[in-house]
Order: sequence, then C-alpha cells, then structure tokens
Amino acid sequence: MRSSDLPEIRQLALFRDMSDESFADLVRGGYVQTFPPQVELIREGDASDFLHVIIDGVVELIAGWNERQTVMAMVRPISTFILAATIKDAPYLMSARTVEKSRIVMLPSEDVRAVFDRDHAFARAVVTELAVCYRSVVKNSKGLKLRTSVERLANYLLRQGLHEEDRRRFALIVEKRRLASYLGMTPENLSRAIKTLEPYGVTIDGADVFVRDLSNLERFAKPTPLIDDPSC
Amino acid sequence: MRSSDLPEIRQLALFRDMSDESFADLVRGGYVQTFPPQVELIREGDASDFLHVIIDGVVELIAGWNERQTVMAMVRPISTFILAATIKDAPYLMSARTVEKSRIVMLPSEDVRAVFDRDHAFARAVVTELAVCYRSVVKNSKGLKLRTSVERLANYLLRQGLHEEDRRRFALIVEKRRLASYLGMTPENLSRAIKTLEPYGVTIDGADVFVRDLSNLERFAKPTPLIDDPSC
DNA sequence: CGTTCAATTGATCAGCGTCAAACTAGGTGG
DNA sequence: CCACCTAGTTTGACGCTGATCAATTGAACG
Repeated sequence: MRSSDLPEIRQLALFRDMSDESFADLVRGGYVQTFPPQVELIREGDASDFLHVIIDGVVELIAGWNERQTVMAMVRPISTFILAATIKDAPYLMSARTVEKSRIVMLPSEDVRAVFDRDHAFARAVVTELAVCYRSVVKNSKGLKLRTSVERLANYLLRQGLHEEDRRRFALIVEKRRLASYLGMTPENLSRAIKTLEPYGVTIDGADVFVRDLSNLERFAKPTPLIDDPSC
Repeated sequence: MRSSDLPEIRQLALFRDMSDESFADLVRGGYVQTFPPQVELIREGDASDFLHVIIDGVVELIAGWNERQTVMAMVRPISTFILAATIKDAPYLMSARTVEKSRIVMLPSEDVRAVFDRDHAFARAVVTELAVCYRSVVKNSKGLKLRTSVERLANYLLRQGLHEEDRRRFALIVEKRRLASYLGMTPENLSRAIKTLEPYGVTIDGADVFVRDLSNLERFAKPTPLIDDPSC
C-alpha cells in the first residue's frame, strides 16, 4: 500500500480511534486500488478474503438466484462492504461490481479479525459499522414489504434530494435500470412509476429530476425516519 | 433477577466467554420475565432501553407503515433481538410481540454498552451475533426480491423440516396468517400457494405438513445455502 | 351449544412483469 | 461531419401474480 494513501484511510470512522500499532498491522497486507467501471470485485458465494472500503466511486451489491439478479444496495464513499462476511469468516452473500471508476481499499480479512481481537477501539468501531449496516438492511426490507414500487420511488427521490444542494432539482446518480432493480422493479415499470408521480409534481428528463412541489410529493410518499433516515 | 435463572443465561453464546465480573454487572439491573401471548414487548420507534433475549417461547418482530403491517421475523430461543438498536442507542426499527407464552431476559441497554466497552470477550460475542443477524436479514431480503411467494413457501417448508426429527412430517410452528405475513403474502394467497405445491408432493392439513417427495420439492424450490442456510 | 376468529374458496381487480417495437443518446469509424 | 451502431429508455399490448372483497367453512373455547 502506498504510504500517501494512509492518512486518508486513517481518518475514516472505522480506523480513526485504533492504536497506531493496530493500524499498521491492518494496512500492512492491504492495497488501495482504482478499478474501472463494470469490474466484478467479489462474487457471491466466494470466501471473504478481504474487507473492502470504498473511498471513491460507486459500487453495487448484487444478489442472484435461479437466473434472476437484483441490485441489493448501492455503496458510495465512505463505507465498507461485506464486513459481516469478514467477521464471520463466511462466504459473501452478494457480489460487488463497480458502477463507476472506483477507489477501493482492500484489507485481508484475516488481519481484520486479528486486529479486532487485539484492539478494543477498532472492535467498537466495527460493531457500530455493523449495527448501521444491519439497520439499513432492515429499513430496506421494510420498504420492500410495506410499500408499493411507486411509493418506494417517491421516497427514494426525497431521500436523494437530501444529499443534494437543491432538493428540488438534481441528477440521478445511477442508470435507471440499476435504480429499477434496486427499487425492486423492472426498467419498464420504473418508467411508468415516474409518470405516475407526475401529478405530484415530479418530472424526470433523462437523469434530471425536478420536484415542483416538495410537500405535495411528501404527502404522497409519507417518509418516516424509521425507513428513510439513513442515520437513524 | 432470580439467581436460579443465572446459570441458564450464563451459558448462552453471547455471555459464555465474558468474565464473571462483567456478567455480574450485566445482569445486576436485568430481569427475567414470563409473558403471556400477544403482549407487545417493544414498540417500533421507541428508545431502546433493554436488550432482549428470548429463552423460551416465540416472539414476532413487526414493522408498520401507513396502516400496513408485516411480520419481519419470528424469533425463537435462544437468540437476542434488537441488539443493533441497543448498540447504537437508536430507536427500535420494529415492534416485538409474544406469539406464545415466552420467557424473556431483559438487560438494560446502558449496561450492555458499558460492559461491551470493558469486556473484550463480550464484545467479540456481540459482533458475532450482530453479523449473524445482519446476514439473516440480507438472506431474507434476497428471498423477497428474487423469489415468488410460492418459491418462498417451498423453501420455508424445506428449511423448517431441517429442524424437525422427520423432514417429511411435522407441524407448522406458527399460525398461517402470521406465516403468510412473514413470507410477504396475504393469508388467502398462502392457502393458494399451498395448493400450488400439491403437485410437488406437499399437503398441509391444519398445521400438519406432509412432504411426500422431498427431492421433488427440492427440484422446485432450488434451495441455496446463500439464502436458506441460517448458519451460513 | 353458541360465539369467535382463523382458514378457505370464489370472483374480481390492481400491480407489475414480459414481450415486442419504437425511440433516444452517446460513441465510433468512415 | 455525418452515418451508423449500440445500449439504455420508453411505449403499448398482454398476461400472470398476488391483493381485495365477500361469503362460507372449520376449529377452539367458554
């Protein structure tokens, strides 16, 4: 690993509080690598050799079964993925593929487990990260079971808006067909869902989103922190 | 807490490896209580005051939104629930209700966090438990997105069979309408799904399940450890 | 024996997927 | 610079899955 990458990694919440010695042990066998788009980083079912941390770009987590595929999550900086598999030393439950050019830190799972056992501050950070991941999957699952696809889209737009300068005018950050899969529908259906939201003041032209009347959309979407607040 | 309950709790994976002192700190402010069926133990959105451990009975985790409700999970001994909320000191994402008469250990969340910070063996156990929970939600989510309701039912039956003496002849452990909600369908639809599986050798009379031809059902259900193996 | 609630059944309907075709935009090479 | 190619998106037609509504049957319990 190039030493110029270290400071950036060191300040991530996951690594911030650990001892210098533990950090050194952790990154000794690690890499930072930049991948082009559409590269499969890990494959569902494989052994979890590395803990991955994305520090730039976008990665999608994909699950497959019986010829079917679905996007389970979109991971963006700065966060880990497949932490649970690393901890449990169990096979990956999802594949990971870069969507855009992405910079990824890879730390040998074995080292992560070893340092976890020695460094309490790191252990604390791992647990917090895991708890956040767990809750995010639960929220996702609630959305899937309790909402229709149009409701999921409406809440997705409201949620993404929160991360933009202008909540009423921004660009989609992923292709529509990936978004469709993530939201649990087909691309065709996403097109129609977008039309369905037009009476609520939503227009999407290409990747450009316009929300004419936020409160109108909110009345329809009924967002709740217990599903839609990522930090809750 | 009655001291007669302690040995039983002490031997749970979560508490087995911690120091005597930490264990004492943990249970000092805790209770063991037996609840009748249909009692709401915790409510979605409330602050997480206690970590719950079920040592007898059945508890269902329920999520609601906009007048709709769904069973997110059925928890049976011996496991914790809502560990993530306790760790993060965040609101519960799900409600919990006893299905049958259940014996529950309740440990103050504050104490759990305090002991977690001091006792490394406990921290290790918490992380393992969290990782298991995380992976189980991911598997669930995969089933929801990748399988039809009949496929989910078929795999559910195969999975439950593994915990019975006779994989081909056992009883459902929950009411059908709860099972329906858990599997993401209506009770009416579950009835029909059961009929759909008849050609594959499945009969369900009341709560009694008969699987005439296991391999036939498996050919249809296509179970995979990456969705259906709870210990994977 | 009657009350109550779950389970089933049938009829109907909405949501969503599938298939096919048209359209669009971005990139490539002549 | 333009024609062309490719891949994503949109649209329409159609059908399946599963939800809803209503009515009936069945089982548990006082």
